[in-house]
Amino acid sequence: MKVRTRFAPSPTGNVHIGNMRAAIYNWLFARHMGGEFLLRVEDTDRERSTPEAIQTLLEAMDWLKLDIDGEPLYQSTRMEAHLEAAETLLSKGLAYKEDKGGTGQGECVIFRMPGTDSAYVDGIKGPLKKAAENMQDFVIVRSNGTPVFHLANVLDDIEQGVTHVIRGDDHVENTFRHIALYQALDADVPNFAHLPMIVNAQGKPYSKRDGDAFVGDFREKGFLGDALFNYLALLGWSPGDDREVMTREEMIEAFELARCQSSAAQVDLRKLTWMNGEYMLKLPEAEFEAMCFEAVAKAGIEADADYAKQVFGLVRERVKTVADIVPMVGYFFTDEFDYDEKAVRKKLQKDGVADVLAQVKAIFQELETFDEASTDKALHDFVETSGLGFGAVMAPARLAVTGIQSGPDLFPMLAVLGRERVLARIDRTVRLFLS
RNA sequence: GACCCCUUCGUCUAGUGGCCUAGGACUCCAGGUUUUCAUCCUGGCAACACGGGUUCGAGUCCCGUAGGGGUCGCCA
Repeated sequence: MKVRTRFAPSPTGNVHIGNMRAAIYNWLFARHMGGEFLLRVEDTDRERSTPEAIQTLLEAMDWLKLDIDGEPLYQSTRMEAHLEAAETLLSKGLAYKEDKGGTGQGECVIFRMPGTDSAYVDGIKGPLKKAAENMQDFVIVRSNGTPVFHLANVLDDIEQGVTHVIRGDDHVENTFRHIALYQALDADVPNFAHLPMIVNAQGKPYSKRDGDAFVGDFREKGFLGDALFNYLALLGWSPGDDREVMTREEMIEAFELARCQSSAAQVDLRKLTWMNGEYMLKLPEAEFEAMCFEAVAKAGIEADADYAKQVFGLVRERVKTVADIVPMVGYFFTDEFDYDEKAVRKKLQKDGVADVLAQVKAIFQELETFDEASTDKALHDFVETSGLGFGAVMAPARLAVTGIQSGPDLFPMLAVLGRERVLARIDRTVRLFLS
């Protein structure tokens, strides 16, 4: 039988990172087995399940490149079928009506647990069992006539032909109920596998207050979908060898439920950041440039395309996340950049620096052509003839031109900035701090 | 509280009785390369929760303890 997995989120406007990891594992498993990955939108909560919320969900999946097979099933369209099944259960004596707990809310439909011990083999956690006396009957249709999660979920999984239910740890107790429901419904019981939870930096369950709990947070922080996918895939699973940065194909090929961890995993933003950097480096140049243009435009910077492309090339290897781009290239696009005050005091406001900058300026002015090779040679010659150290020349030059101490290699950067800007910036620096 | 689950470096993990004086990755530290920073290279710090068994031999199997987590809704 063809393997079928599904992702069954309830669209709330935010996609929790733990849910998304479950989606990734379902996708990976389905692809590994040559099966299908389905989407079911559990939108029975009409309050929260707005079109915008559904859009957010779809966008998140798209961003992570989780392609689905077939059309999404919207649970809200299945209410009649759910209720019908409840009637059948009722007529077979497998469920009964009662005003549960005498709450006065009216009669609801309650599923009768079979009264036998239950056991199943979890794809991740191994053999699990539960004694009959620890399982109680449960509500499947509310007194207001709407189906409860358990009923709807199981019925829809049957409808969609789901063979493997891969979901969060928090559902293990439900599994015994669900198995009983499948049996009462005369349906094949699917395989179940339960993923451990993801916890925050304090080792506690991720709550909304932690921040970084939703997929959108990671996107905003400048992470790449592919990097987050890879990171999340490795959070609780490993291929068994030392590979970490892997292509989709490699992950699909290596993925096995049996190799999934059964203990909770903590998100480490530093490792994610490192991995993201690896993915940034692998980006095709055009894609990287497009990303830069977008970031820069969003920051309100107007950039000449040719010049900007050269600038982006300069920072290409240093950018770890999309969010790094703007702070890293800012000074290329304005002559009114700020200075690192501490560096100014330490490297600029010293005896002789004014003279050094004056000479550097003069050298640059006299250069026939102003490019990487010529500036490189000129400054190295100057260092040699003047007897000054490299640092004593390069550091003030860099500060004068960019305002900060770190950045791309000096000479290629000078070439990109161009003689005019470089000279003007040296003048400005001298005017501000050395006169 | 009841039931269930989990426990290897700070973090993610490898490890399925001898190949483990426990390997890799991130982070951190030191050294090297470099005009700076980053990269890169080399090296280093750092873990089998604890206690009992079983066994010639246990991170690996069993029991217990401790700690952590999940579930106990007419939420999903």
